[in-house]
Formats: sequence, structure tokens, C-alpha cells
Amino acid sequence: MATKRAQMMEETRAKLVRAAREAFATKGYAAASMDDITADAGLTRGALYHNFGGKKGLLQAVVDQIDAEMVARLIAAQERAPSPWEGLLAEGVTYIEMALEPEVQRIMLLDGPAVLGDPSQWPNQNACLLRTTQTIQALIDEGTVKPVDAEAAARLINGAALNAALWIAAADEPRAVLPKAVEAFRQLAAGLLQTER
Amino acid sequence: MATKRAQMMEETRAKLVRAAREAFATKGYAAASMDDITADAGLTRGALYHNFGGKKGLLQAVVDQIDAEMVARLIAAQERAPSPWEGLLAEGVTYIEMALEPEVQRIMLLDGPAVLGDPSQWPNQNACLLRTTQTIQALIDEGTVKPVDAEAAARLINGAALNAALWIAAADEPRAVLPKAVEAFRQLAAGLLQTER
DNA sequence: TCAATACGCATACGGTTCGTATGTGAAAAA
DNA sequence: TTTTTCACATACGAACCGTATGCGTATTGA
Repeated sequence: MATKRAQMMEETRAKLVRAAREAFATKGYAAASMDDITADAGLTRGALYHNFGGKKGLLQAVVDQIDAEMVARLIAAQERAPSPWEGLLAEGVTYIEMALEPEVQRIMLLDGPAVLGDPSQWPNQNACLLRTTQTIQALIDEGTVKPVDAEAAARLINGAALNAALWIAAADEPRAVLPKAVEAFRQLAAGLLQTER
Repeated sequence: MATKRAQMMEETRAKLVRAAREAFATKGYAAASMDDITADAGLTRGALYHNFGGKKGLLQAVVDQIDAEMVARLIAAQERAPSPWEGLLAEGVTYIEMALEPEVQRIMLLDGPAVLGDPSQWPNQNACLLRTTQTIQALIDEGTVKPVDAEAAARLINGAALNAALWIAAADEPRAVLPKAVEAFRQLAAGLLQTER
């Protein structure tokens, strides 16, 4: 039986994460006070410290939640593609598109790395990167991609997409810049393809 | 005549920037207190507010200084290369190497963007990226590189190099993965080259 | 069913940091 | 020399964070 206490605790955690996600996205991590967040969730800082250990722990929880959502969307985009190679490109493009959302930009691309450190160390980010690495390795095995180090290629691809995302998010006209970024991304990625045809 | 007051002021600004650069690099922006920084420079917060307007202004000054140094190194690396295209690759490798330095990583890649916003919108419009953009534009004009958007390409190239650097920095054996990263970087960048042969 | 315990969360307090408002002494102007 | 300017120091109040402690309800055991 799921104890009633556990249910309550899960509920308060959800409320705190929801309020924090909202506050971090709009004000940024540093400017968002724990008093405001907890009050917004109908609680106090006591609950926050008990459940997450502190402000950083709460950010970690928010990051994990968003990260999981992003990974799900990346997988969906890849599976929708007609070929593994197109799947890799679709993944990158999806990643770029997600950065149009202020929430992703602020929490995942700016405050997250600054407060929590290297994103590639985040649990779900590792899974995402690992999957990209495997995809590239498969493309290497089938001869579509040059025999480079799969992990290195995956990290560079991800990094390129990430910076394109940051660029778009900060641009005056995101919708106008998006196609440029996507085109440049496809060109860059093409560098991994076997040259002969 | 350069008034004595102006000389004094320039001196105190230099001392503050020096102390701040040290503190930001080691403790990070958020954890570095203004009292510590100013005391370390033999001053008080009064001088800081008078000269830089606040903590963010001081960070901006530090960022501008480091940015200028980075550009100088990028230019030097590019001029040392045998061809414009090799110059671009040399820039990327140099960028990777610079990102391995904790100071650059902490201030320019993590705290800077988080506190000041996207680098391309910094008042001093980060010359680093501008430099790469110009290099790529030149390569496009001479026909070496495909006619993509120069800024987009520069962003992606920088992003790839940046992530490569973060990967290397977090690796168990940095010196072992460095060549892998450089090789993958060269392959990716080759995607920008004209295909005909 | 009832007493005892566990524990999730609220409350209270001290310490640190930040921003502004005001004071001061030396350089510059008169 | 007197007056003004201004670079910087000092003083004060407010906000925020982390820990220690208290309270009330859910859970456990007899």
C-alpha cells in the first residue's frame, strides 16, 4: 500500500517544482527567492529544505523534469524520421527548436550549467548523448558516416545545436534566424558523411 | 595634461578588475562577495559602485578584458596558419584550448552568459565570435566555403569547439581525448567546404 | 482502540550580502 | 587662498539564505 504520507510528500514536491519552474523561467535562478517560490506553492522554506536540501537541489529537480521532457521529444523526432541519418539531423533540429522556448533557454542553457556545472554530467543528458553516440556509431557501421570517434562526434553535434539554439533564442527575430541555423547545421553535419558517392 | 585624478581612477579600476577576475575565476560569480573583492584590492564597495555601478558592471569589465585577450590569441593563431581555411581550423583548435582554462570556462562560458545574457548581445559584442564570423565570410567570398550564413556557421563552429572543450576538461584523461576531439572537429568543419572537386 | 513514535513541514533566529544615502578629504578650479 | 568638485569611505536598512527548533498529524505496536 502506498502510504498516505508518501502521497502527500510527492504532492508537495510536485507543487514546489511547479512553482520553481515558473519562477526560474521568468526571473532567473538568482533573482528567484525561495520565500516567493514556497509561498507561491502554499508552503514555506521548511518544506523546500526537507524535500530538496536547498535551492540548488530544487533547481536540479526542475532541470531533471525539463530534461526528461526534452529527451522524450528528441526520441519522438528521431523515430519519425525516414532514415537513421535523417533521424540524427531531425534530432538536432528539434533541439534547436526547443530553445525558442524561454523556459528552456533560461533554465537549461543559462542558469543550469552555471549553477549545476557541466550539462553532460546531468543524468538524462547523459542518456540523450549516449543515444546520439549510438546512432552515430550505427551510421559509421553501415558506412554512411566516416569512421570518426562516435562520442566525439556526438558531443560536437550537440554542442553546435546548443549554440545555434542560444543564438536563436537571443535573436531579435527568432523565426527569421531559425532557417539559417538549421541550414548551417545540416551543412556542418554533412561533414561527417562519407565523401565518395 | 592627463589629470592626476584620472590616473588614480584608472589605477583603482585596474585593481578592482584584477581582484574580481581572480575571485570570479576561483569561486564563481555568485559566491564571490563584493566585500572580499574590494578588500582584496585594498578598497571598499564604495569604489566599486562608483566605477562600475555594481557587481554586474564589474563582471562586464572582467569579461571585456578576457574577451580582448582571447581575440588576440585567435588572430595570432589564424595568422600563423598557411591558408585561410587552415586558419579557421586553427582558430577552432585555439578556441578549444582556451576553453580548457578554468578562468575562461568559469567566467566566459558559464557565469558570463548566465548573468549578462547571450554573449552576442554583450555591449562590447563579443569580439571573439565576430572575428570567426569575419573569417568565415572571407572564405565564402573566396569560394572555399559553401555560401551559408556566416554568423550561423561561426556560431555552430564555436559551439562545437566549446563542447569539445567541456568534454575534454571533464574527461579522466584530457590529453587522450584531445586528438579525438580535434579530429572530429576537423571532419565537422569540412562540411562547410565546397563539394566539387 | 489507544499510547508512543516518526516525520513532514512551519516557525524563529543569526549571519551574510547587497544597494543606497551620506560623509570626507584631497585634487582642481576660482 | 578659498571654493568647488569628486573619488572613495562609511553607515544604515532590507533581503535572502541556512540551521535549529517546535508542532501536528500519520503511522506503528500492543
